[in-house]
Amino acid sequence: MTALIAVPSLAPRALYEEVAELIRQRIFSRELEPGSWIDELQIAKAYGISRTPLREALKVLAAEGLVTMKVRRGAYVTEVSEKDLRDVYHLLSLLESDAAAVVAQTASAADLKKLQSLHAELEAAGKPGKEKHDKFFEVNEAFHMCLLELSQNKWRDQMVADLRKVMKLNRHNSLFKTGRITESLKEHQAIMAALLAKDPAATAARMREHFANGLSAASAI
Amino acid sequence: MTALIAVPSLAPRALYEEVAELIRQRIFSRELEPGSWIDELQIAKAYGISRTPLREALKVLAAEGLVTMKVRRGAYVTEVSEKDLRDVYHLLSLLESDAAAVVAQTASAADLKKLQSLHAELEAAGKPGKEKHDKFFEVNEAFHMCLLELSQNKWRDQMVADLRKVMKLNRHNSLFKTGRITESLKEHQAIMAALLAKDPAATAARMREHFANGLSAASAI
DNA sequence: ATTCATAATTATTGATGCAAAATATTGTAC
DNA sequence: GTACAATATTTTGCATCAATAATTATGAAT
Repeated sequence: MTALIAVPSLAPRALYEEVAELIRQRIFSRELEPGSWIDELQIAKAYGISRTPLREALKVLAAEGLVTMKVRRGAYVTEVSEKDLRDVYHLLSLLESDAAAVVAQTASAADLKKLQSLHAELEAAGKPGKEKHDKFFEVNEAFHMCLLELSQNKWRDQMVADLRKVMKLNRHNSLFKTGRITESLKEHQAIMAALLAKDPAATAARMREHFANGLSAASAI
Repeated sequence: MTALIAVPSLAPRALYEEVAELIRQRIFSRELEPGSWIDELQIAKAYGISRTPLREALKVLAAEGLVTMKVRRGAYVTEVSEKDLRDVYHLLSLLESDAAAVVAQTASAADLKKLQSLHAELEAAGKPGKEKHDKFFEVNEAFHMCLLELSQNKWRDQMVADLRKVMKLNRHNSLFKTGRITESLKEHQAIMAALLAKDPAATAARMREHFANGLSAASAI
């Protein structure tokens, strides 16, 4: 029974937010399997909290699409089908390629430098010798999120973040397939080149290709 | 003190869902103004319910973007700036034009008939003589939502629905400006024609124009 | 008179308890 | 032996209660 330690951080989050994050991690780590029922009493007891903040956390996760609420049946971890995965990829491709085009048009020299720095980190993490896959995925996500932020549309940020969470539910997620690293790096290089050329159409096209390849890698299981 | 009447419908919703819908309507009708604080005790008392389901409803609305939660300060109706409105329009344009292109490619004869029927309803409701604006807006939303559903991507449906809710927060929303009805009808006719021609690129282009015009109408206040 | 500190009030957040509903199990009847 | 019904158990969902944190007001000191 590990009680939650109250961390008085600078930006204090409510308990339900903390709990939501914990459940999120347990879902991503597949400790809570898709389709499985979420036992409120057990989790509340395990975390040493009451059901009230836990239920609020589950509502938040339901809004994100990570869990689905069934009336009088409780919360279940969302199951994503192959079609769901394709649909989510399609939307991510649409949203992120548009964001990339915006950034290609509007980015300042400092912005581009920041992206280049992240891209350099990604290349370092993706070197054939190294086997730090976690680092690669982490920097990859950071690059995509940086691009998003630079496009200056917080509503899109939120949507992409949610979609990426849903994508992580699927076990056949190409972002977690190590074989894609080399290809992915090449695609990122093309995106970076188009960005530096300040060519919106080309940047969007490269980003779309990036996602199309990611999807076909995920589908070819 | 109007207690909520328990309607035993075929798809019974939880109380927090019912409450969320009621608050939504109160926000859209500007009974609850953007920026204003939501008094939990007062609303709970007014609806004759406890604060627990009300708080769960507020969490759902927060996830939709309609209200923003401030730690230890409670819930506030979200204020959308002019930039927010532009950003949301941009995303709606992106998502719906893509959906329209998909439908232009994949729609069956029955699907097109359904859209045509809604379009006919829209024209009837938008006739210069009639002043049934509510009906026009209602059918307009139904047409857009029908198109969405026909594109067969439930994740996009959810996102568009949420974005449209946020859009309704803004008082300068062109969808509520009567002067746009004639123009809007023309644009819908162009969209319908492109759909019947099964031309994805043209359909997407017409939809983008539709949103661009809607935005400029909203901006010109 | 103004500013800072302390206390009190108000409102949010978390816990506990109770009732209703759904499912599972057991018993009986055919 | 199987099927249906009734009961019991499990679990959700709502309400009430307690505690914590923040803001405001009041008082004292400079």
